[in-house]
Amino acid sequence: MLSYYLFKPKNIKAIIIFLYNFDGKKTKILIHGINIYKTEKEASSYLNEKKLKSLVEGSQVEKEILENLRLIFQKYFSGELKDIYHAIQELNIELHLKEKFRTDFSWSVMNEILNVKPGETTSYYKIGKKIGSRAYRAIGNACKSNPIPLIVPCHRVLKKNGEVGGFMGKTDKVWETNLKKKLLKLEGAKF
DNA sequence: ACGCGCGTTCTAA
DNA sequence: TTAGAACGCGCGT
Repeated sequence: MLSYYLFKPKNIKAIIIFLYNFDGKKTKILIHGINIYKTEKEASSYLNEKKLKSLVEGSQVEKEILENLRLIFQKYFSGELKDIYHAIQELNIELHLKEKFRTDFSWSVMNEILNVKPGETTSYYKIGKKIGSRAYRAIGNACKSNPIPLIVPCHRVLKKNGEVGGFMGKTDKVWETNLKKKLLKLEGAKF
């Protein structure tokens, strides 16, 4: 059964929902997705629609892992920690990236994006160059369908002309690009 | 501002 | 299941 853990970071106007799975017999959690919302209203309407299990019912081990995960993200949002992907390798967390990026195309895009370090940026164009494709819009779509933003840092991919571009395909374009900019500033990126 | 290109997803047979 | 239309965190002109 899919569980959720809602987290409201300080220093940033956003609601984070971790979607994950915990098998009581095991000691690890599997992260299925990270949803980011502008308002509590949007977040709660998602939760109402999905009927997910809350952490409150979870086991002690599960709670500890989630607490550590929350700490990593809070440190990220306060600028203390820049590389979430490597930080969570220390925790009992699995991502199953290959299940999340099934096609060859999205898998190669994802691998290029993971190579972009905090503080650096790339562009849809550059990624296309590296993977031998001119499907720049399709690369954008692959990023949009990234279920675990922040961990797979699609926010470090900008437009070739220097504009920041979209983020996560939300309806509020102003909010999403502002969020993308905030993340890049946290990481010390020049753009 | 418009046309294009191309992987993915949606839709209709 | 399969063709084809529609859709996009874009690019070039």
